[in-house]
Amino acid sequence: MGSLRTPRENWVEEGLRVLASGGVDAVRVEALAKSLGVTKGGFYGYFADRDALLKEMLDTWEREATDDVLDRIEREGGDLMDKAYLAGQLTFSDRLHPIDLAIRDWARRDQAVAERLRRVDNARMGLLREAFGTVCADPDEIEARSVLAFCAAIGSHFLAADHPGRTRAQVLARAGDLILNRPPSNPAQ
Amino acid sequence: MGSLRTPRENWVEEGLRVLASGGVDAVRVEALAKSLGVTKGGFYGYFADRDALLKEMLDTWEREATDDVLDRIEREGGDLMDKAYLAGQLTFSDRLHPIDLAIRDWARRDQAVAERLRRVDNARMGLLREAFGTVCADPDEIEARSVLAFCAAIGSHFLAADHPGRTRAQVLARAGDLILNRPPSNPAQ
Amino acid sequence: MGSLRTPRENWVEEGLRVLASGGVDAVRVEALAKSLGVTKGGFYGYFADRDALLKEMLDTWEREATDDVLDRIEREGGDLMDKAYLAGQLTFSDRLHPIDLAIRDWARRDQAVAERLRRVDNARMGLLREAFGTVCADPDEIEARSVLAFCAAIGSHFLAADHPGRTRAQVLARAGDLILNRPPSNPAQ
Amino acid sequence: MGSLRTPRENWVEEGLRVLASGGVDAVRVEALAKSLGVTKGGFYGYFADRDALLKEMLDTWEREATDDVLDRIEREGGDLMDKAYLAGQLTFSDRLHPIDLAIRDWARRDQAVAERLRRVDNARMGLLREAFGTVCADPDEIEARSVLAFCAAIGSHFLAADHPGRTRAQVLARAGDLILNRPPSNPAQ
DNA sequence: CATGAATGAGCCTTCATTCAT
DNA sequence: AATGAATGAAGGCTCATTCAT
Repeated sequence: MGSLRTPRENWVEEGLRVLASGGVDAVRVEALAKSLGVTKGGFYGYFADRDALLKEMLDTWEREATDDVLDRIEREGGDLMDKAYLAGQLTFSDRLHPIDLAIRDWARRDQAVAERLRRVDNARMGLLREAFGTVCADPDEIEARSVLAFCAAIGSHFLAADHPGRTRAQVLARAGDLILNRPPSNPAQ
Repeated sequence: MGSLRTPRENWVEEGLRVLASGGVDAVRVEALAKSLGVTKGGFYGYFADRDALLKEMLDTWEREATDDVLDRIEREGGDLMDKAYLAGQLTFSDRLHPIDLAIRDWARRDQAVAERLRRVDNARMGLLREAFGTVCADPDEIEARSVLAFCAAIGSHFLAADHPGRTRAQVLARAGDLILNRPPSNPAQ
Repeated sequence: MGSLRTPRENWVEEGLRVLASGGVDAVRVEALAKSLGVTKGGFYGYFADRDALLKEMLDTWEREATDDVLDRIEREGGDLMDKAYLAGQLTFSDRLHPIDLAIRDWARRDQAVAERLRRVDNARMGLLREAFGTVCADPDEIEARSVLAFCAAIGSHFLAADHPGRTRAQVLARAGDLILNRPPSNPAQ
Repeated sequence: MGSLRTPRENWVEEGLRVLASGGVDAVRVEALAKSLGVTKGGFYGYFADRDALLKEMLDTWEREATDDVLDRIEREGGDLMDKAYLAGQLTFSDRLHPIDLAIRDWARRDQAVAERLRRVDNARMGLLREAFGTVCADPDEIEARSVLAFCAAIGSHFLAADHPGRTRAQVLARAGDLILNRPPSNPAQ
C-alpha cells in the first residue's frame, strides 16, 4: 500500500511519521532517505529544500485534520453530538494525534505553524460548540465545556501521572461525564 | 543576582531558559556560551558533556517543581484547597510553566525524562486529590476532577483556538467553576 | 530559427550563451537543460559527458572566430586595413566578444583552452600585421602597433575605470587614432 | 615567514593564492583547509562564512593595490612619470597581477566586486593621467594614452598570440615607446 | 530518444568535544 | 578555570552521471 503512493507522497508520509515521533528537528532529509531506502540526493528532485517538505507536511496534516474529518462526519451523519464525538475520534486517532501533539509543540516556536494550528483548532472548537449547544443554553458555559473537552483531550496526552487502581481511560471516561454534565455512564468499570 | 550564582549554576540557569523558549534541541553548548559571554571550551570544566548539563537542568527543575513548591505551601499554610491552589500558581508561574511545557514535549521522546515527569506529575496529582477530597467524596470523581484540573492547566497552553467575545482567562475561570462544581464565580464578567 | 537547429546544436548554443555570461563554471548540464526546457538526462544522448560539450563549444567558437570571420572578410573584399577593421567588428560583436572574454579567463587555468586561444589569436594578429603593414614599414613597429590594437580591444573590456566628461567610446576612438598614428579623427566629439 | 601570520591571515593569504590561480569558484573552504593542513571546521572560528572570507580577501587586495602602492611610491619619490612607472611595476608584480586578473573576471559577474575594481582602477588611472600630463597637454590625448597604457598592461596578459622572432617583452617595450610618443628606446634589441 | 528517478561525490555550515596554554 | 584553536561527525544542498522505461 505504501508503494502505491508516489515517491513524493512517501517523503511527506515519512516526514509526518518522524515528526510525530521525534519532533520537527528530527525531520532530517538524510534520516528520511535512509528510512525510505533511497539516498538523500533524490529528495531534491521532489522538493526545493527541507522547508518545502515541512510546508507540504503541514498542508497534508491540515487537510486531513479539517477537510477530511469534516467530509467524513458529514457522510456518517448523526446528531451534532455524534458528529463532534466522531470528529474527536478521528482527530485523536493513532495517526493524527501524535502529529497533532508534535505540531502543537512546533507551533510554540514557529509563528506560521501557530497560525495554521489556530485555524485547525478553531474549526474543531466550532464543532464542539455546536455539540454542546444541543445540551446547554448558556454561551459562556458552552464555551467553557468545549474548552474543557478540548483540553482534556490534549492535556491527557501530555500528562504523565499514574492513577492507582484505575486506567487512564477510566478516569477520562468519568471526566467526560463531568464535562457533559451527566451521571457516571459506567460506574462498574 | 545572576552573578551571585556559581558559573556552574549559570550554565544550568541559561540552559533552562533556552529549554523553555526553544526546546531541548536548542540547548546547545555553543549558544549558551555566547549568551553567558564565555567561550564554549570552559563548559567542560563544569560538565562532562552536554548530557551532564541536561541532567543537571532536570535535577534543578525537579527540585523546584516539587520540593521547593512543597516547602513553600507548607510554610504558607491554609486549607488543602488553598495549598493546591498555591501549588498551581507556583507551578504555572512564568518561570516554571514554559520549562514544564518544554519538558512535557521532551518526555515524549526520552524515557528517562518521561520518568522524571511522571514523578513530578504524581506529586502534583497528589495535592489535587487531597484538595478535591475536601469537596467531594467519591474517589473516582476526585480522580476525574483532579485530572480535569490538570489537563485544563496544561492543555490550555497548547490550545490555539480563539474565543470570540471572551478572553481565554474568562473561559478558563468558568471552566474552573465547572471543575469545582460550583456556580459561576463572576457571571458579570 | 533557434528551433531549426538540431537539439545537439541547441545544447552547444546554450552552453556558449552561459559561458559568455557566467564563465565555464556556470556551464552546468542541469542549468542548460532547464533553459532548453528538457530534462538533463537527455543530454547524455548527445554528449558523452560535460567535457564533450565544452569541447564542442570550443570547436564551434574556434570555427566562428576564425573560418567564419575569414570567409566573411574574403567575401566582402576591400583593402587589408578594411579587412582587419571588419574582422575586428566581427570579433568584437555582441555575440563573439563576451564568449571571447570568458574563454580568455578560462585559458588561464586550462592549458588545452590556452592552446586553442593561441591559434585563434595568432590568426587575428596575422590580419592585424597585414593591415599595419600597409601603413608602416618597420616590422617591430608593425608588431607593436598590432599588439596595442589588440590589447586595447581586450583590455578596454576588463578595465573598470571612469572617464570623467567622456564616454569610453570617445576615449577609445582617440586611442585608435594614436595606434594608427593619425590625427584625431573627430576632435569635436 | 608564512607561519608568522595569524591563522586568520593565512586563510586570507591562501584564499588570494587560489583566487589568482583558479578564480573565485576555486576558493573553497575545504580546499583551502587542505592546503593549510587543517580541517575545514576550523575555518568558522575565523570567518562567519565563505562570503566573509571573500570580502576579507577583497579588502586585503584593495589595500595592497591602492594604499600600499601609494605609500610606497610616495616614499620612493621621483617625478610623476617615475611614480606611475613604479606603481605599474608594483601593480603588475607577480603577487598582485594574477589576483588582479582574477578579480577582473570576477567583477564581470558580481556587482559589488565590480564596484571595488572601479575604485581601484580609477586610482590607477589617476596616477597615469598625472604622469602623462607631464609629457602631453591635450586632456583628450592624456586620457587616450593613459587608457592605452592601462589596456596594454591588462590586455597583454590575456592575449595568447606569439610574436615570431621576438619576445613579448620586446614587443611591449616598443608599444610603450609608442604610447609615450618617444623614439624606440632600444632599437638593437 | 527523452523522461523520471536515483546515486554519490563534493561543498558549506554547525556543533559537541578535545587540548595545549 | 578559561581561552584559542582545531577536530570530526553530521546535515543541507548541488550536480554530473547512470539507468530503466
